[in-house]
Parts: sequence; structure tokens; C-alpha cells
Amino acid sequence: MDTERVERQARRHRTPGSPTPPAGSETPARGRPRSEAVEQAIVEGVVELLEKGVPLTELSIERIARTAGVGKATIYRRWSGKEELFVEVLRSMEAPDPELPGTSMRDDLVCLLEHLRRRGLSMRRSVLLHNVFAQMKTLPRLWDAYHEIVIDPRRRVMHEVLRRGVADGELPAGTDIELASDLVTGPMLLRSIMRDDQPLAEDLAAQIVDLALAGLRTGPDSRM
Amino acid sequence: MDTERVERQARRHRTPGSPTPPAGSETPARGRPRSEAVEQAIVEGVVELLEKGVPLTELSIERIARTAGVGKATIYRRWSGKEELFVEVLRSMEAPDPELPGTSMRDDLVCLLEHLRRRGLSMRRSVLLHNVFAQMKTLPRLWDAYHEIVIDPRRRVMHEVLRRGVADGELPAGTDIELASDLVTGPMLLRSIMRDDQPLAEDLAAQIVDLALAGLRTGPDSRM
Amino acid sequence: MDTERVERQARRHRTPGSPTPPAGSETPARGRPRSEAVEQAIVEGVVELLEKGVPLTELSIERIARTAGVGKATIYRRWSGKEELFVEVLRSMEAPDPELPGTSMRDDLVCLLEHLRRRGLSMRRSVLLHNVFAQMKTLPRLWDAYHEIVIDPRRRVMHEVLRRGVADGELPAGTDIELASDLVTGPMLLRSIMRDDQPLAEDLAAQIVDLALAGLRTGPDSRM
Amino acid sequence: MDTERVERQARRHRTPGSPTPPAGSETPARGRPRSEAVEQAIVEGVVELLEKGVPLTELSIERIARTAGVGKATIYRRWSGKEELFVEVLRSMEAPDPELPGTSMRDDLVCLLEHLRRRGLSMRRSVLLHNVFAQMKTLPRLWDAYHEIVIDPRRRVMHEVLRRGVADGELPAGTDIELASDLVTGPMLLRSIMRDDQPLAEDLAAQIVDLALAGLRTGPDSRM
DNA sequence: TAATAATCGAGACGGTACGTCGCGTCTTCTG
DNA sequence: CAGAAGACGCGACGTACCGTCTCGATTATTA
Repeated sequence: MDTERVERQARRHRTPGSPTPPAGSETPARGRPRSEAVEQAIVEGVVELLEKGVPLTELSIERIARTAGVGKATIYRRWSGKEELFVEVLRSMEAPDPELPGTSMRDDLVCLLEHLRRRGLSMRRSVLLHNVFAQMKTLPRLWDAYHEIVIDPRRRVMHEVLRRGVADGELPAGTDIELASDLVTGPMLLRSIMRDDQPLAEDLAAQIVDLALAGLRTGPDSRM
Repeated sequence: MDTERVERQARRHRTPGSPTPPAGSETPARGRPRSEAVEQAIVEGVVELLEKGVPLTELSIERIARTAGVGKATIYRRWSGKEELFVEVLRSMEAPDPELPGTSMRDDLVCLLEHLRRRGLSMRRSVLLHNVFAQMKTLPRLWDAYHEIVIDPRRRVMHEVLRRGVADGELPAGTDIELASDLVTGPMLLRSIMRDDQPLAEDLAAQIVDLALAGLRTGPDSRM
Repeated sequence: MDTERVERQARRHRTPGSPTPPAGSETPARGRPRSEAVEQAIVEGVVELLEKGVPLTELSIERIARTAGVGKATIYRRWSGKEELFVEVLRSMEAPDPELPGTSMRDDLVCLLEHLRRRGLSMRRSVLLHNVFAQMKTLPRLWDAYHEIVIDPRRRVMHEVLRRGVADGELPAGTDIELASDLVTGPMLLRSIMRDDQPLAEDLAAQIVDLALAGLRTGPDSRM
Repeated sequence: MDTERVERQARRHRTPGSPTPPAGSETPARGRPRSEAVEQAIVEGVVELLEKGVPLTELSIERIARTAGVGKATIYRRWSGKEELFVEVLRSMEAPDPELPGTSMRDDLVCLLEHLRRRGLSMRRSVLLHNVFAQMKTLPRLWDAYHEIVIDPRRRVMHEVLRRGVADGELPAGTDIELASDLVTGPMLLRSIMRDDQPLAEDLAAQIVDLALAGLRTGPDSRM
């Protein structure tokens, strides 16, 4: 009866994209299942702290655990560290996908940029994502996850809109979709990230789109 | 156990921009003067570590001191913490101002953007500023200093170029200089920061400038 | 998050001396009965670990459970903690009572002391009781149980032997039985516990008994 | 200036027997010296806790640090763990060497045993050494140190006394000094350790010595 | 030529957080 | 019900840095 398990079976953290296993029950699920409520308490605790203005540097795992009334191990059981936890937090805060008006490519682009502007605004208001975003490049896994979950889907939508623009004749054939996408997205990003002392004007999205469509040489007044 | 802490006078750190006191000797300067060599050793030590690929998170003051063969107090005597030290490092690494060709506004813009592209490239190559930039928003003083020293001067130059473009008739009168500036800068920033998996094409600066000048509706082929 | 802890009825553990309820079934005994095999597996697992040289400090309940391939709760269902479990282990390892030759008080004493010597030897050989004994005083219930089960019975036997010695004229009337008992037992104990670097000579029991009987002033040579 | 020390120089803890280096200054003593006061505060804190009746199991390093108002690292800087710290505590509590009357071997033996009896008493009174001693065998370094510092010196004194007894004719020539020593020491040890429910009689030392000298067959009344 | 004073490397100091482990209790599913 | 499995709140482990504080030794200026 010498069963002493040596390899404690590598800890399995939740896969970023799938909170609950889809359908085919992979393992029979032995032992007491992890509490959903605890999961929520932790993530919500982090959000509360961030909204209270606590700087990200002071967001120790120990403090998070204390706030949520939870043992440290319970956090480490789910996420391998701050990074992975923040991915969860980020996901839980992301606004739902914008619904495109579909009236014209131009209007769709304005809508997408407006969504970006709103995210920029909320980053400043709540102090929240401001810092999470700021640190993201230091936390490579978080960066990757954010790309996968947030950035890439939006980008794909914008590419689709632009491709439709080419098909509808709103853009010339042979347009570099990637570059076009970055031409309209870049300025909004710059305003959000680098100019955090200035407000983001209400009609900024429209301004950028119209200027990008018409070109500097012509100016936005040439729009139909 | 010697509990009575005497409140010492606040330590005075060097002002960021002036390594040596200007001229009028404020204090008679008694005692052993600070060693220039030590100053250099610390900053160079940080640069070496960053170039060796050490993540910024592992750049503890203790490790920096060890690397430079220097006491911790010697660092704190000069800078109040990591933030202020990094400002110094940042300044010591910035490439010299680009010299504008002056042949046309378009060429000047391309030149400025090319400078930005090169910075983006070096951030990736050396792993260096990559992380420093990434963390910068978490370190507000570093962020401010970087703005003051690096971003703002470049921005002022670009604004000047654009204003000259309006004066020369290359741009329509009434052009929003700020917005125009961001329209060309934004895309390059986006490529540098958000697309760190893709290369920055040799002629990217020209591509962006030409597309921004002509506008999406027209496409870059309309250039002279 | 389910904070209201309900005060459950105190768990009832088995009485140390009676592994199975005597006869009159106190409770109707509903549900699945406790497995004897499990009981054995746990105790044997502990013994194995101890004999493998695992220090008592590293004998966590968690590890014991792992070794025996048993859930932690299953252990706590039987014993209230390490202490009570160790009593069980101790009992399962004690050598059977020595049989006295009865030829003389002196020979009986030697026999009893030889038993003690053997226990001392086995403590060293198997690394086993060595540590259990060592920690016993920290675990008061274990200490008490050990007294009750092991020490006291032996002591009573020795007292009996000595009393017979007085009756038979081998010892003077008015001999302090307690003190006499300790005079012969003490040295062997000391050698076993305090001199674990030295061997326990084959004839040590005889040496001690003879010296104690004759007295230091006379020396053991005076024996018949 | 690539000095980065890799091997942090193995931590040196104090040698058990020599609190301060004898004379020849081995190393020039660089950096801030360790505070004597802190050392004292820690050891005294442990003693206080033990005397307050805190069980040894609850004597975590963390609690000791808290009690002494000291950082954990400060403790680990001096001792490698609980074991070595307890050696210090033990030494700080040991009564000074007994002064032998020298009137006779018998009186010297009584004096030595009386010293042992007093230690036994203090172990019970203060709850102190009781547990420390109990755990000692689990903590091998502590056990070794206790031997070296406390047991062995006393034993050597007793052996000396006995040898003098042989020389003076109080004991027969050819007496086994080791065995004789254990014959008188053993019973006192047994009473101290194994019979912690009974008091240690005032004249127990004399009783044991006299009985051991005269022998059980004769009884203590035969003494001069 | 001293006396004075700030600097230097080194490292002790009280803290806080790290990520792990064991405690004893609980909650799930399977026999 | 018992049993294996493992989640749970808790608290200690030993380590790493934080920013401050002594140390002895060094290096200028001032008297």
C-alpha cells in the first residue's frame, strides 16, 4: 500500500477563453468543485479596489485575498499569478461589441472609433484600465490575452468594414486594408494613451474618420 | 533598542535637468563631493541589465546597486527611487534630434516619422525602452519627464512643419494642426506599440504620410 | 459566500482501547460500516514511513493520507488528530510482555531490564519509536496513553518482583520499593535515551542490577 | 563595471559556543554591525512567551518576531531556524555550575544530583524547558548542542568526583566510572522526566546517592 | 597640518509581500 | 451512511526588496 504520490499533478488553471468546459466532460470532476461565488468575489474585489483608486502597485495578492475574504491559495488555485487574474478582470469589464449602423462604411468606421473613444474615456474616469493597460506590456501573458480577447476581434470587424467599403466602391480597389485600418485607429489610440491631460472631444471619432477619408491635402470639408 | 527616530531634514535630490549646480554656488559645498564615476556606473549598469534582457520587474534597486558595485544609499542619495533613476537612463539613451531635409513638407513629415519608426525598432531590438515605455504610465513622474524631454519637443517640430505646409499652400488654410499631427503620428505609434509581432516596413513612414495626405478615398497613388 | 457556520455536534471518536464496539450494539449502526482494511492501511502506512526514516516533523496528516491512499476526513473520522493516531501506532508496535524466569529476584530484575534494553535498541535500529518517544511530551494525550499502556504495567511488575524480594529476604525489610525500582530502571533509561551514540552492551542489564544490589561502596564483585 | 555578485556569500550564523569572536579579528567587520540589543530582545521574548505558558508548538518564528518587535529576517540572520534559536534560549537559562563542597565524595555527588533535581523542578514550574527538552530529540542540532553545552560538562565533573573517590579509597579500585555515574544520575533523570505527576522530594538527591553507595542488598542505613 | 564634514561600500534593520504547505472543516460524487 | 478527492479560510514557512540607519574608511575643503 505504498501509494505516496510524488508528482502532485501539475496545477491546472482555467483556460483564458472558456470559463466552463464546453460540453464533453473531459474528467469525471472528482472532489469538491470550485465555488463560482468565490470566483466572483475575487474578481469583483479587484474591480472595487481599482475603482476606489488603489494603484496597481499596491494590489498585492495578499490584499486581494483579504478584500475578498478568501485564502491566498484559493486565488493561486485558479490563476498562476497577478497576470492571469487581471486577464479575467479585464474580460469582466469589457463593454459589449458595438452594433454597426450599416448605413455606410463611413458611419461604421465612426461607430467603431467611437467605441474606442469610450474605452479611452472609461480608462480615465475609473482609474481602472488605465493602469492595467499601462502595465500590460510588462506582463506578457496579459498582453497576449488582451490581444486575443479584445483587440483582435475589433480589428477583424474594422477590416471587414473596410473590405466592404472597397466592394461598394467607397474605397479604391487595391486599398491596403491593414494600413487603412491603422490610419483611422492610430490617431484615436494616440489621443487616448498619450494625451491623457486633454479631453476626448465628443465628435472626435467623426473628425478622424472624415479627415482620414478625405486626406490632409484636401481636408475634411470635401465630404459629401 | 534605540526607538527615538530623529526627524532629519528632507533629502535634496538633484533636479532632473541640471546634473551639476549652475554657477552661483548656493552652499559652500563642504565635505567629500559626489563622485561622477559612481553616477555613470549606476546608469550604465541599468542600461547593461536592460540590454541583457532583464525584465524591468526584476530591476530592483538592490540588484542595480549590486551590479554597479555601489551601496544602496548612494543611489537614494541621488534619486528618490526607481522612477527618477529611470528618467536619467531614458535621457541618456535618446537618439539625437533628426535633421529635416526641408525640401518639402511631405519629406519633412516622412523624416519625422522615420525617426519614430527607428525608435520603435530599437525598442524591439534591445528589449530596452520596450519595457521602460511599457511601465511608464505606472510611474507618473517618469511619464511626465518623458513627455517633457522627448515627446513634446518632437511634437512641436511636427506642428511647425505642418504650419509651414499651410503657409506654403501644401495644406488647405484652416487645417487643424493638432489633428493633422495625430493623423500621421498615430498609425506609426500603433504599429510600434500594438503590433510588436510584425516588422516595421522600410518605407512605412512614406506610406503613412502619403496615404494621410491623399486620403483613403483617393489612395496614395495620387501623389506627385 | 456561505459564511454562516453551523455548529455541528461534536464528532465522537473511538475509545483508545476498543477498536470495535464490545457487544451490545449501542446504536443501530446504519449506513456503510467503517472498513477495517482502511484502519490497517493508515496505521501500517505510518509505520512504514517511520521505518523509512521520515522524521516525525514531516509526518503531516496530509502525507499520511496520501501514503495510505486515503482521504483526510477518513483519518479524522477515527482519530481527533496526530496524537491519538500515534497512540494506536505505538500500541501496534509494543513487544509482548517478558516472561520472568522466577529463579530469583535478581534474575527477574535482569530480565525486566533486558526487556527495556531491547526496546532501547529497537528504537535506534528502526528509527521508529525514537522520535515518537521524543515528541511524546509535546503531545500530552500520547504521553498519558503511553504511560497507561506501556510504562505503568511494566512498573507494576517490577514493584511486584521487588516486594517478593523483600518477602524472600533478598532485600532488607523496609526497603523503599519505589526508590529501589527507579535505582535499577533509571540507569538503563539514561543509557537508552541520553547516550544514543554509544552501544548498549549485551550484559548491561546484569551489570546494572548487580551494581545496584551490591552498592557502589562494595562493587558488583561481591555477588554470589 | 560588471560586478553583479552571483553567489550571495553563504549566510554565516553564530557559532554556538562563542558569542563574540575571541581575539584575532578574523574579518575586518564591514557594514553595520548586528545589534546586541536586538539579540537580547529576541531571546528574552522567547523566554517570556514560554513563561506565559505558550505551548512550544505555537512558538512560530513569526510570533517571536512580532513579540520582540523585530523583522523575521533579523532572526534568520542570526539563527538558521527554531532549533538554533532554542539552543541560545537554553543556554541563557541554564543555572551556573554548582560549587562542590569537597567535604567528601558522597557530599559532592549529592550536590551534583541536587543541581539536577533543581533543573527538573524548574522545568515543571516554568513550563519552560519542559517542552524544549521534550522536543529536543526531534531537533537533532538542538540535541547535540544541549549535550555539548550542558550535559557533557556536568558529566565530566561527576566522573572527576568519582575518580577522586576511587583515589581516596571511598570506592573500590577498578570501579567502572561510567556505570557508577549512570547509577546515581539515572534515577534522578527518571524521576524528573517520567514521573512529572509526582513531586521531587527535598532529600531525594541524598536518598539516591546513599542507596546507590550502600546497595539495595544492604540499604541506605549502613552509611557512616 | 589638523579638524571637519559629506561621501563611499557594506550590510543590519522593521516592514510587506511573495508563492507554498499543512491544518481541520466542508462539499461534491461514487459505492 | 462511508469513502476518495479536493476546495476552502487560515496562518506559518523562509526569501526578496523596500527605504532607512549605522558602521569604518576615504576625500575634499576650511581653519
